[in-house]
Order: sequence, then C-alpha cells, then structure tokens
Amino acid sequence: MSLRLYDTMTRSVREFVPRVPGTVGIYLCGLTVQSPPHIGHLRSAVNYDVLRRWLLHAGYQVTFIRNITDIDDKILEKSVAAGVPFWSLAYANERILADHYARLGVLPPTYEPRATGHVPEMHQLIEKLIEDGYAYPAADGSGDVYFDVTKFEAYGQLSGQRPDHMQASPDGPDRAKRDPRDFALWKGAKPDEPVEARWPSPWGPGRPGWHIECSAMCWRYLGPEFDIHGGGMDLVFPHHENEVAQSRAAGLPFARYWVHHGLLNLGGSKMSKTDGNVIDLPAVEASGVRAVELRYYLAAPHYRSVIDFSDDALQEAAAAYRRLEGFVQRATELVGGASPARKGRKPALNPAFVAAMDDDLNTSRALAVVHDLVREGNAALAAADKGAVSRILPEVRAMLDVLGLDPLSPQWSQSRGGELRGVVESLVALALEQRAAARARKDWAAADAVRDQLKAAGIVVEDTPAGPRWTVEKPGGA
RNA sequence: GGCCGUAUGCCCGAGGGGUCAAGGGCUCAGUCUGCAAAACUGAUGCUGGUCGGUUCGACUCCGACUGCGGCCUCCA
Repeated sequence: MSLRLYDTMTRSVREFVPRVPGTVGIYLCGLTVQSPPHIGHLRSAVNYDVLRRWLLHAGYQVTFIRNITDIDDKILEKSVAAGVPFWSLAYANERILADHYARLGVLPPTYEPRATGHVPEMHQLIEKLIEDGYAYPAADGSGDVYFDVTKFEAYGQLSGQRPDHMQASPDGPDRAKRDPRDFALWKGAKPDEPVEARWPSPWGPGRPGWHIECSAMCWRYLGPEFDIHGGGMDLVFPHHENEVAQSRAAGLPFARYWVHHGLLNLGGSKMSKTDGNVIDLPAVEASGVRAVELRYYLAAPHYRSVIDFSDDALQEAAAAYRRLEGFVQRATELVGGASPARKGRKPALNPAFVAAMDDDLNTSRALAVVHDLVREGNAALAAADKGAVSRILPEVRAMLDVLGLDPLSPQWSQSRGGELRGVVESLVALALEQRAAARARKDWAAADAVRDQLKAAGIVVEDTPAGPRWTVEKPGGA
C-alpha cells in the first residue's frame, strides 16, 4: 500500500510514483504578497505541510519549493498609493506571511524563491517560445509579449476548458492580442509605472506576466520535469493552465501530478481580500483560539473539500484538539515523555491511520483513528494502567506528529510565561496546600474558594487520584 | 453560455453496493468525585437535497432537477 493522490490533470486518484525513486520535488504556488495572509492562505500551507510530512514520514527526500510573487498589478497599485517602493510593501507582507506560517507550525520550504529574482530565467523561456512560434511580441510597440493559445493544441487540458467555449474576456486595456485568450508573458512598462518596477528585456523595459514566473522557478529549482505541483482550486484556470501550456510549449515536461486543495469560504463565498470577507490569524487568536487549534481546524477536513468558515465550527475543532492534548499531557505526567520519533526508529504507525493517509490524505479518517486510540488511552489512564498508557502515548504522538499537531513538539509546548513560570508554580503550590488543608478538615467552602480564586486568575485545578493537577487556561481568558 | 465540484443527524465531518452510516462537538442519563473538572459508559438519524433508473440489494453507481460553491478577469 502506498500513497494515492487525486490528480487534477487526469481527474482521478492515481498511485503516486515519484520520478526518481526516493525523492519528491514539489512546487506550491505561494502568495502574491499584496497584503497580509488570511486563514484561507494558511489552509493552503497547512494542507501541503501535511502532504510534505507524510512524504517525509514515508522516507522520501523532499524538495519543497514555495514561491513568493513579489511583483504584480496590485502590489504596484498599492505601493504607489502608499508612496513606497513596491518591494518594501511586498517584503513587509512577506515577513508577516512567514511569521503566520511559522506560528501554524508549517515547515519552512526547502527554498522560497521570489519572482523578481528570476527574470533572466523568464527571458530564456520567453525567447524560446518566440523562437518556436508559440509567443509573439505585441505589434503595437507596447513591449508586451503574449503566448499564442491557438498554437498549443493541448490548451485547456488541465482545467477541462475548451477554448472555443470560453467566455470572451472583457479585455479592455489588453491591446494587441491576436486572440482574446492569449495571455501576457511579459508586460511592457507603462509610462506611469514606477521606474523601480522595470527590468530590461529584449522587448524593452517591463515586468513579468503572472504565469511565467512559476514556470521559470519550477524549472530553475526542480528541473524540466518534477513530481507535484499544487495550489488552490482557484488557480487551476487560468494560472496553472497557462503554466503547463508555456512550459510544455517550451519543451519542459513539467509536473507529473497536479494537486489542488479546496477553498475556505466565509459567508457563502470564498475568503478573499477583494471581497473583504477575511479572517486572519490575529483575529482567530483574539477569539481565544490558539494557532495549533486553528491548524487542527484547517487540517481535519479533507484537503479537497470546501471549508465554510464558522466560529462555532472553529470552537468545536478547538475542543476536539484539547481532548487529544489533554490525553497526551496526562499520559506524559504518568509515564514520562520520551520523544516519539527521531530516535533512530520511529514507532510503527497504526495501519488504519496509514491507510487513511495513503488514501489521498484522508486526514478526517486518520484523526478518527487517533481519537479512537485516545479513548482507549483515557480508559487506561483511568485504570492507572501504566503499561497500556506507555504503549499508546507514543503511538498517538507519532500520528499527531505526522499532522504537525503533536502537543509536545517544541513548536507547541513552549511554556507560556517564561521565567515567571517558576514563580507561578510556587504560588500555585502554596494555594493548593491551603486547599488541601481545607479539604482535610472537610471545609468545602474554603477549599472551593481557593479553586475559584485560582480559576479567576486563569489557573484550572482538577482533582485526580494522584492529587490535584493544574493547568494555565488560555491567556486572557475570563 | 461553457467547465468543475458539492448536497450526510442539532453542528462540524468521513466512509464504503449488502453487519449498528467513522470520528469530533453539543445535549441528556449513568459511573467516578465532598463538589467541580476531566475521563469512561450509554442515549439522540425508520434516514442520507428531490425525482427517476441500474441491481437480488444503493445513502454509496447512472441520469435529470433543485440548491450551494469554484473557475471562465486578479486570487490559496
């Protein structure tokens, strides 16, 4: 049994066979950094992070490229409006993006190339396309270069679009196209555009078209042919369609599997900056949901299904995650916590979990396996069955680790409060002693008062057969 | 107009042609507990958008319809 993935090109689930045994090259379309990311963007990153971790777990050497589009119409427009160079706006957003990725536990890519750093590669591709008759410089002297859609017979294969059935685009300003469906490879500089947004080219100063950058960067970092190309469903057409077209026309075999994830909707339509129906990580955290809980929320449904964002569903996901987390914490308190993996040998994963993940990354089913095992673990915990607990705990953590959700991974387990932690510990210990004394003399009112006061301070006390245990509630709570 | 996708209980969300339709949340009851919390156990769907068809048998396959969403213009 091995990984099977849904491939958009063939519209079917196919067994994943890497081009070179033992290695996988993945290209994920990252963001156009025109503004800070919303959680739809983060879903993209999390979905691919799960794929990547699953491949790593399977023993592949994974080269993961995720690009940054740091020049485009909107970036330019916004930067002009703000009176700053486009690159400063792009970079500011890029840094926020990197921070949000990191806070969600998304592994850094192998490399994160920027569009503006690959203009020479784009020129090479464009020149080849012109030479071979697939592209042409506009006849109006604008400096634009267009891809000639009619010259590439397979155009429309990825998206299932038939060029003759496509709605004519209201291509107002796009002048000298031979066919309305042709798309820009290179955009000649317009007089009112900032000089810093111009690069010299054989066709005059200008800047890259949107699609060509990805073809150039795939080629540069993954070679003429690579394993997996991905992005959101909304990129299938025209972005990915155009990418394949120009890459294949230029003689590059390009991606072997196309993996697209579902979008995240809010209020009945996809979350989008342009529509303003956007929620971002800080907003989620302000509602009392931690980053790891958001990750659970984003990773639990199948990656190809649409998520209709709702605060209720997010809270439910957070509760579900806390159940898993609670077991891991209590189990670790009982039997100690050796790291599940990274010790030469990883614990064998539950076969049902493996089967679910191999089946086009069915994280829902995989998590059901985790929950089942946690129930068993909780029962063992209640019975103080150390043997069972120490068998189950590493299994649970190993599975959660594949999903980037192991509560004890350094990513999530950093204790809040830093150096004040010790102070809090001794103060709580003091309070608990008083409560223990009150309980000993059956003064329940006094005992409960202590518990209530701690609770008000954000510290939750629970009595267990092994004595009271306490945890710090979410920050800012109550 | 064209191309995709989707429709599951109070909510989120999987499955597989034929044992009880995963798992989580919520609610209720029970166990444990001084109480609480956590945990565990049990309960909650004559029904799977609608209508047809295929089949011995479909929620699961096919078709139509309806609703919703995505794309055809920048978009994860």
